[in-house]
Amino acid sequence: MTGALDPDMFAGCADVDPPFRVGDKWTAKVLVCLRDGPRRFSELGVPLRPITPKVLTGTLRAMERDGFVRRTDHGGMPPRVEYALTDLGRTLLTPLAAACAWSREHLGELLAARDAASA
Amino acid sequence: MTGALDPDMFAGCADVDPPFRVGDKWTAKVLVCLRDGPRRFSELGVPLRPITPKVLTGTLRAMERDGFVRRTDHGGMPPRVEYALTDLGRTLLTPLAAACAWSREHLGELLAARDAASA
DNA sequence: CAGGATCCGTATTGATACTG
DNA sequence: CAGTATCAATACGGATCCTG
Repeated sequence: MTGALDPDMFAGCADVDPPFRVGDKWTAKVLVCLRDGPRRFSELGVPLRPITPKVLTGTLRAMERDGFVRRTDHGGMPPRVEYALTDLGRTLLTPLAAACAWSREHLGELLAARDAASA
Repeated sequence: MTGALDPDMFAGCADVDPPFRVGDKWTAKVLVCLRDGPRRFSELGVPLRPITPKVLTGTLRAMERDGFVRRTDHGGMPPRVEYALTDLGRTLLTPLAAACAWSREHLGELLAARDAASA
C-alpha cells in the first residue's frame, strides 16, 4: 500500500508554473462550498468569511484557469454570477476527503505533539 | 461517497496556529523521502535539491514540532543526525497517496485546461 | 557534517475604498 | 451584486557566509 507512493511522483508536479493552488488558504474550502451545486459570488462569501472580495475573486480566477470551476454570468441588473464545479473539479473531492479523514482521525495527536513540544 | 465530506470539516482545522505545513513547498517531499526508513540530514538534501540547509532545517523543525518526525543526534565527530517518520507521520502517507493518485490521473486535464485558458 | 546567522526578494493575504 | 484599485503587512523561500 505504501507501494502506491512513487518516489519521483513530485518530479513534474511541484514545479508547475503557475503553481497549483489547492494548497493555498482558500481553494479547498471553495471546493467544499461548491460540492452541492452552483453558488453565487456572495453566497460563497458567507461560509468563507472573513475572506475579502479581492481574495475570493483571485481564488476563483485561479480555479477557473485550472478548469476546476465554471463561471456563469447571467447578466442583468442586479448582477448575478454563478460558480459551479466542473467534472475535473469534482474529482478533487476524493483526495480532499482523504485529507479530511486524516484530520478527523489524527488532529488530536498533532495538537498533543505540539503541546508537548512547547513544554 | 461525497457524503464523507463534512461542510464544517475545516472549521477548527485551517485556522490552527502555527499552521499545518503539509501544504508547503517541502514537507510532503520530506515525507516521501523518509518513507523507507531513517535518513541523515545530508541524505535528504540530495533528492530534495536544490533545497538549502536553512530551509531543510526549518521544514524538519516544523515537522518535529508537529510530531511527524523524530530527530536523533548520534553525537560524535563528524556529526551524525538522523530523521525518521513517527507513527503519526506515517499516517500522513495515506492522504498523500490519494493526492498523488489524483495527479497521475488528472494532471493532463489540468494542463489542458490551462492551455485553453491562456488562448 | 549539520547546522546557525544574516540579509533579501517575492508571493500571498488582507484592509479599505470605490464602481458599473 | 459582483467585483476592481490601491496600499500595506507578513510569511515563505532563498543566497551567502560562518561555526562547533
